[in-house]
This record gives sequence, C-alpha cells and structure tokens, in this order.
Amino acid sequence: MDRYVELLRKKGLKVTPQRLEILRYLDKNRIHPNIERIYSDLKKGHPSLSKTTVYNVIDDLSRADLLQILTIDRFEILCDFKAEPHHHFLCKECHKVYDLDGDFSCHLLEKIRSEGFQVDEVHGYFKGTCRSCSKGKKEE
Amino acid sequence: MDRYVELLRKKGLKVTPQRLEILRYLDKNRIHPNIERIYSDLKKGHPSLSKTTVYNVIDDLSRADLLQILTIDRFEILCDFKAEPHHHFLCKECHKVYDLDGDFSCHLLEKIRSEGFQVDEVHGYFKGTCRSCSKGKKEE
DNA sequence: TCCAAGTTTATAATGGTTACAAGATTATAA
DNA sequence: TTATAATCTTGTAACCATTATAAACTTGGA
Repeated sequence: MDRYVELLRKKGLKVTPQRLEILRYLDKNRIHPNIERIYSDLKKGHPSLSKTTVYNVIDDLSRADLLQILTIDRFEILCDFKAEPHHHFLCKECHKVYDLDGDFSCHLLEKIRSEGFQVDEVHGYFKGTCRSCSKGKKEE
Repeated sequence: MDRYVELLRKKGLKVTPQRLEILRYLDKNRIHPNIERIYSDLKKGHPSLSKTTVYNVIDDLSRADLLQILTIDRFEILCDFKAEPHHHFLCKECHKVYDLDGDFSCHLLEKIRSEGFQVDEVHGYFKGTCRSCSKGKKEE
C-alpha cells in the first residue's frame, strides 16, 4: 500500500487525492514552503485545487502530527514534513532555512522535566549567518 | 537618568513618551502580551494612544534588540522584554507561557558552530503540560 | 529659539486567513 | 455492489490584523 495512504489511515483521516498530493509534495520537497508556495506548485498539476483546501489539509495534517508548522520568521508560516525530530537554522543573509539533524537534549530540558513539566514538543531554532554566506563575506 | 531613557538613547532611538511607556509596561509586566493587550492596557492611561504607534514602537524596540517577538503559537505574536537570555514553555492546557531561565547550550549548537555557522540568536521553546495542570489531572 | 529629521495619529487600503454552504467524495455496512 | 452518513473540497464572501499614507506634532541639536 502507498506509504502516504498508510500514514493517513493510521491517523484516522480519510484518504483524499488532495491530502495525498500535499503529503507527497511536502515529503519530496523539503524546502519549508509556505501556504502560497504549496498552492501554486500543486495548482499546476491539479488546476481545480482550492487554496481553502490547502489551508484545511495543512491544518489537518498538522493536528495529526504529520507535519510541523514553523514560525521562525515573524509572520511567515512554513510547513515541514515531520520525519525525524530536528531543528532549524535561519540564515539572516540568504533567508534559507536549514534542517538540523540531531537531538538536542540539554540541561534546561532535563531540569524542567525534573520539576514536573510534561514536555511533548521541543522546538529549537537558531538565527545567524550560514556557512556559505560567512564565506562570501570574508572574500568581499 | 531614567533607566528606559538610557536604553533608548544607547540604541539611538528618540525618546518619546510612547516608547517609554511601552518599554516600562513590558518590563513591569512580564506576561508576554500581544499587541492588542499592550494597546488596551496602555490606552487607559493615555487615551490618545494609537494602535499604529504600538505596532511601530514594538517594531522599533524589536529591531533595537530591546525586546523579543515570540511566535510560539501559530498566529499569536507575543512581546517579551529582553533581559537575560531565556527560553519558553507553553502549556497546552492553560495556555500560559513560562519563562525558563538558564542557557540551553547543547551538542547541536556546538556542532553547527564548529561547522562554520555563525549563530547570533538561540531560540528554544517547549510545549506540553505545566506542573500545575499535570497535578490537576491526577486529582480528577 | 529654530529647523530638520523623525514620530504619532487617524483613516484607508491591503491581503492572508477563515466562515459558509452547496456539491462531491469517502468509508462502511447491508 | 449499492445505499447512506459522515466527511471533504470548492468558490465566494467576510473578517480582521497589519501596513500604507499623509498631516500634525515632537524631539534633538545647532
């Protein structure tokens, strides 16, 4: 059975072509697209797609924990297929968002857990200048 | 000299009553208010205050690094007076945002720094159930 | 005190997001 | 299969937070 069909079934979501397309798109395109980007990219191969549907599906998938909504930039909402837990780096020069693999267990997390907080989600993001942009600057 | 006057001067911002009031408000009220909350609270003692001004001032202060804009919840933008570096915990039950003191140095951060990323800002937040709400559940 | 630069204000415009309702599709069970 | 209820998709319209604008006012420095 299709991997994405399975994902939706597991979460008790009805399997529709729109949900499958968006899931597949997010999995194959790890570019942290915003709603507009998803809509315009998928509209090409599926002209009847409505932007309302993109909003609805993103909302459903996010609630089902199949994707993460990132709010790194103040008003820009980005979507990220939820595979392994990972964090993010936003380059303030080129505005690229990097995925950072690797857990980040840290003192703070251990501390609040020991204090009785039940932590379900750990979000971390760093901002600065990425390797490529740092190099570029030195050469100027 | 007034502490807030000094903060503004240091950053090269003109000292206006509106900026002072908002700075003082954020410093004295560590409640992570949104724009609407700041506006309605300050409007009481300063009826001519315009919401546009709140937007402008928050924008100026944030650019001057005197406050932090939090985007923990998808669409809720919260303002946080920038004192010591700290992180946040959002309780999904009571929707309270806790300030977490303490650094969160972690392997991931060290790793990307060693790879040539220049990290200026470290943002971390956790979501889950806070101590009080966890206790409440057990008693049910 | 005067002036230029910057700030505040009210109003209007913008545009991303949501509400709605009709029609289509899906899952389930007979 | 076919019927049925529940759910989903779509386009349109409405909403409302944020931004643009321009006039009046304030600030900081000469």
